[in-house]
Amino acid sequence: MNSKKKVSIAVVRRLPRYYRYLSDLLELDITRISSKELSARMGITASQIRQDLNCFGGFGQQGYGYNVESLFNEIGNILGLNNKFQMIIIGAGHMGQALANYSNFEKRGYKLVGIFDVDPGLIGKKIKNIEIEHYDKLEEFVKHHRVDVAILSVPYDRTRMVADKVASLGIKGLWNFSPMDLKIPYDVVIENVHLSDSLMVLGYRLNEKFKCKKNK
Amino acid sequence: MNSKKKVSIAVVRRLPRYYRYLSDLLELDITRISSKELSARMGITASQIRQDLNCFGGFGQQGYGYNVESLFNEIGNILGLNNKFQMIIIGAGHMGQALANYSNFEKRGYKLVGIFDVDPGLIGKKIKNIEIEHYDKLEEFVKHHRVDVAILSVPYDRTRMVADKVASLGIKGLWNFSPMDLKIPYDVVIENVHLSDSLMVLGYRLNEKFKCKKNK
DNA sequence: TAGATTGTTAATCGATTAACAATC
DNA sequence: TAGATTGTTAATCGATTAACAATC
Repeated sequence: MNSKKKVSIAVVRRLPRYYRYLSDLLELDITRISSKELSARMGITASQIRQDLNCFGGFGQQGYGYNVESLFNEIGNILGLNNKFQMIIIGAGHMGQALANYSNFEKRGYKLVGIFDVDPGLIGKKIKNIEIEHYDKLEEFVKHHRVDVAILSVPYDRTRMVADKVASLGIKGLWNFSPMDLKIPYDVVIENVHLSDSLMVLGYRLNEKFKCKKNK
Repeated sequence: MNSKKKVSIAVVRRLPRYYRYLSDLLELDITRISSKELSARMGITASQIRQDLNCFGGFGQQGYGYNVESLFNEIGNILGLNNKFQMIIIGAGHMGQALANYSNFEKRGYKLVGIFDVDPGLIGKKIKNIEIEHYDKLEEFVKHHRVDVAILSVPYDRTRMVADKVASLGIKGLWNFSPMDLKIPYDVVIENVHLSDSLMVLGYRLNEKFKCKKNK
């Protein structure tokens, strides 16, 4: 059932993965699937699948398995894809612009409503029909628009300041692309995308797997 | 000591974080730190820090703690930041270009040596002094250059094909930006950056934290 | 030396897996 | 009904935390 006790973050981080596999199954016109079949596809145990899903409800049926479409929808709901979080991007450098052009926000429950930067060369430029505004206008903007989430793609040394500002304006979610762990004295949900961490881990794993030292 | 037994991935994924905090300490001209002090800064237990580090060696000194600079260097070594992995980008769309412009590859042990795409409008364009080449030229390119790692930033429906191609050419590392779990019949290390998964988890956590339902 | 702090072993906690009664 | 497969409890495994002897 629903809110018995807190679902562990490990489980939550697997949800998008289930969602993707179910989406694939839908594409393949597969209407039902057992935890066993799904486990074979995903390379995890059937036990784990059943345990994970049962954190949120009994979506299956004994002797039958799970209806793909309905499970897909359930997980979508759990992930809040039907939400319409209003989102802004702060920092319209290469990464900020790439994210602005990212087309799947809507499908994930987000709507891009503003882009901010400090570079005069960028102000006024339109991406996805949204004009880049000066960072100075952020506070004014937030007064007139609901903003739920901010994407942080500013240079390293501005991150802390911008994050504090954003949080102080009451924005509740931060998608942080800076290689920095934010500590914020407000009640904010922070999701980090530490690209360079990921790259370093890749390096470690490569060295580990192919121990026979490369010539540098 | 070194290769007693396999270090768990959980530990490895914390290494870049240690590395960042040590880098900060260096900036602050702090020369020594105890696991206790570091634990306070990082918000993890001192036990965990000592356990983690001791997977790789005894870097500390009883009664003293750890020398910041030397620990920083040790972790850098473990993460292979002194490697010179040669890397290519496949898919020079918004994300691919943003990554090409990412400046910290060198510091992480990587060197960008090629960019490939299929869009005629992009071929010949230079980013960071590297000319975008047609994807058809990839095979030829790999014959003449060592390529250790490929960044995959191609559209969803091309991912599988490109990944197989890349792996068949003997490229050993994949940094995958597609929202897809790759299964490859070769010996390849894959590090996934599932941005949209991260965004969905952010949505979940926001809903969870601020249960008082938003008006959609 | 006395105090501090590590490296490491032991205890605890949480997450994953196995097992099986319930039931479609 | 018989077979299949869930939901859920119990067992196992691994990761985190605590404790402390070793030692700088």
